[in-house]
Order: sequence, then structure tokens, then C-alpha cells
Amino acid sequence: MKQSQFFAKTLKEWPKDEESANARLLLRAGFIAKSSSGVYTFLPIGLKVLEKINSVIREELNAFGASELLMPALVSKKYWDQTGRWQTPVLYRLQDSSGQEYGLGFTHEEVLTNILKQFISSWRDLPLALYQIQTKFRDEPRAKSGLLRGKEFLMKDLYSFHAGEKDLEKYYWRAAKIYAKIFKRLGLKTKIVEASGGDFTKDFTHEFQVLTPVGEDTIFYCQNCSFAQNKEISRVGAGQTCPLCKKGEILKENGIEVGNIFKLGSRFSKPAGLNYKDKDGEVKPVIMGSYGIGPTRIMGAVAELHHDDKGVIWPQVLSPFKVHLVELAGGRAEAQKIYKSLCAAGIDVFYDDRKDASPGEKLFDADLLGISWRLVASAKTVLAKKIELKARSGSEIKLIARNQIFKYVK
RNA sequence: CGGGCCGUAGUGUAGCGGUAGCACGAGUCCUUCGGGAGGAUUUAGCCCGAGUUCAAAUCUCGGCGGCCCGACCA
Repeated sequence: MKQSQFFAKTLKEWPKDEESANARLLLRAGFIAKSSSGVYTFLPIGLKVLEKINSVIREELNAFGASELLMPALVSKKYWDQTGRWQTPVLYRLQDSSGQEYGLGFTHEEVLTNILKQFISSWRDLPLALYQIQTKFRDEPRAKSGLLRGKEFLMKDLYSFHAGEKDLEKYYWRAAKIYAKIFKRLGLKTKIVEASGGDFTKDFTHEFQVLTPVGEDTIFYCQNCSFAQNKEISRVGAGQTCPLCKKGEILKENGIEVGNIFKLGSRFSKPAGLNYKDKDGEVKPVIMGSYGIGPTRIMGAVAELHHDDKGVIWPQVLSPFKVHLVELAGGRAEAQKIYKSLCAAGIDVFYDDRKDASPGEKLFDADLLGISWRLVASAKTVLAKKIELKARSGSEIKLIARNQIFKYVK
């Protein structure tokens, strides 16, 4: 892709008012644009990153045996009434011209259970796992921290359906493993934290927290074992001895919740009348679990954790392009050759062929965009019969032979 | 929803009762070309409403909007 033909405009100034790193970096680099508080546009290059997050999630969930579908954002009041969630404070409620009332979905248990009544009737139809990646709406009293807390955001919601609690229990922990793997691939170190189930369940649920001072949740965890609890339910405090292993000290840190998993039981299947017949012919409510990941929040979290003062440093899986090929004065013919060969090799390359941008501007943009690998072709490199290679994550600048590019960039 | 700070060209800012200025951007021309280049020239702005005043970007009140703290966060 040629930069002269692709919309990738950066801003020359840091956005005023924004304090959070993800908002500053993503806005300035032109990944996102703010439409109103907590509501963002994903600009072309930002959308590429978001799609990469989604594709990692899809890959893992598809391999896990879940099927993707897409549900409506506009959800008739009758469904919310079924479960008593019409009065949920964060629900955006609206009316059409005929007086019909709707809520904009913040999760989709009601929609899905009602649909599945047509398709599930026997234990033979279970288990079943369906997910979607969809825009969610929440009337947040206070949107904040760029992509970390918005009123409109992308959410991957997975729902599992089981014949019995035991099957759910097994699936739940398998899902937890897949989640840990997904976050790892996305460049996030997460901790599995016990949390409250809110309106959904009286049991503990589990959150995947990225520990960082900028997170809005407070986590108490053991330095020695896997014990970790959200402050909202925790009875331990920093400095105490771990109640689980009795050895480690409890530490306190903030976290960004990038995912959560819930055992819903029959909380939603019962009101919807989503039942199955077991082997004995007995009618029972389907047992459910739900599992969420916020791709847009992940984008914010990654920016928050992986950056320097010049811009974002994307993990390679999320880099909007594999290579940023920057052409400086005297390097045009060389850059074009390299561009062609990289394209031919199927490498996703962003070629800065702009004639009206100064070298400084191009190099600044390269840092802001944070593409994993930077190649520079200039009079200097042509003279040396080499090409310059730099990883965005490092500081070393290598002069390499052109045919060696593929050794580094694959 | 309570509290704080703040709304001035596309962006970032100065002006704090008396002619709205600067930088970047954008347009045109020339020069330049390895870390947001230089010169010439053009372009574009006081969030909205009411009040005080001879006079309001500036003071007062109300609204709207943004960020931050708190509450909230299925």
C-alpha cells in the first residue's frame, strides 16, 4: 500500500485535554478520531489494527469450536422485559416513530436465547457455542481514558449452552485457557482475577486483568501463587499473607479488564423458556456461560502498555502493516524495487512514497504509526548498496543487503 | 450524578473590559531534502443565549461541550 494513496494522516500536535496515553497516542497518530466523549471513529489505519485484534480472536474461537454470528444492536423492549433488564442504568432506550420501544444492546443473552428456542430441544443439540463481534452501547455516566471506557465500543461476546452445570464448569475453564492464549498473542500479560457477578450471578466470575497503574480496577493478588481478587469482592489487603497458599504476600495493583467470563446457569434460559430434554425425557433449562472480550479496549490497552514518547510500538501481530518502507531523497528507484519485491512476496508493506513530505516528517510519522519494521531507502543506502532496517521496538539501525530483508521480515 | 479545570482559525496557543495576534496546517511561487525545513504571499477564529457596560473573547448568569477526580461500571 502506498502512503500517498492511503488515508493515514497524523496530527502535528498532541491533542489537548487528553491525559491518557492511549488517547494521546492513538488520536495523534490518526488511528482514531473522537466523535464525542467516549465515541470514536476508527480511521483506516486504526481499523487495520482493530481487524487484526479481531482476527486473532476469531482464529482462536473458531479453533475452539465456536461459530460466529451477528446479532442486532437494536433490541425490542419485550426481550429486556423478559429478564427485567429494561431498567438497567447503562441501557440506551429509544422509541421508533410508531412508539415501539427498543434498547441498544449492551449484551445479547436475551436475543440469543429467544432465537435458540427454535433450534435447541434435546440434549443432543448441546453443547453449543456462538459468538459475535459487534458494536455495543452503554450509557456510561462517565466515559474516560480514550478507548478504555466508551459509550460505544466493540465487544466479542461468546455464549455457551450446556446440558448441565458440570459441562458448563468444564467448558468454563477451557474457555479461560483460550482467553489467556488470546491475550498473550495480542501482546498482553493478563492475570485471572476473581470478581463479582453483578446482576448475572451470585457466584464469583473471572476477569482478565492487565496489571498497570492506569487501570481503573484495583486488584489484590498473591506474589507467590495464582490468588487474585478484584477489590470489589476481596477481603484481603495489601501486605497480608495469601489466604490460599499461606506463604506469599498480597500485593495491590490496578488493572484494565480486557475480558471476563461468567457462569450464567439458567439466569437467561429460564425466562426465555430455552429448555432441552435430557436422556430421561425430562425438560430442563439450558445451562449457559458468557465470555466477553473488548477489542477496542484491547487496542487502548496495548497502546497504553506498548509505547514510547514518539508513538505506539505495536506487537507484530497487531502492526497495521508488517513493514514501513520509507523513501527519502535519492532512494526512489531503490524503494520502488523493494516495494515490488515485498508485494510479490506477499508481505504487507506500507510504502511512504510521498514527495511533499520532508525526511523529518516521514520519520516522525513512522515512529507515531509504530509499524514493527522500518526500511529506509535513501541516497546514503543506495551508495552503500544496502538498505536500512530498524525494528520499532529497538534502537539499532542495521544496514543490510536487499536480499536479506526476508531473513528479518517474514 | 456531585466536584474541579477548561472552551479563541483545521490544529496548538496569546490576549483577561477598548482595532483578535502568533505558530503549525492549507493554497500559490522559489529554494531545500536523514528527525515535523527556509523565504515570499494568500487563507481561516472568540461554543450558544441572556445580562452588566458607552464598549464583552475578557465580567455575571444559564445552556451546551471537553478533560480530570469521585460515585457508578450487566
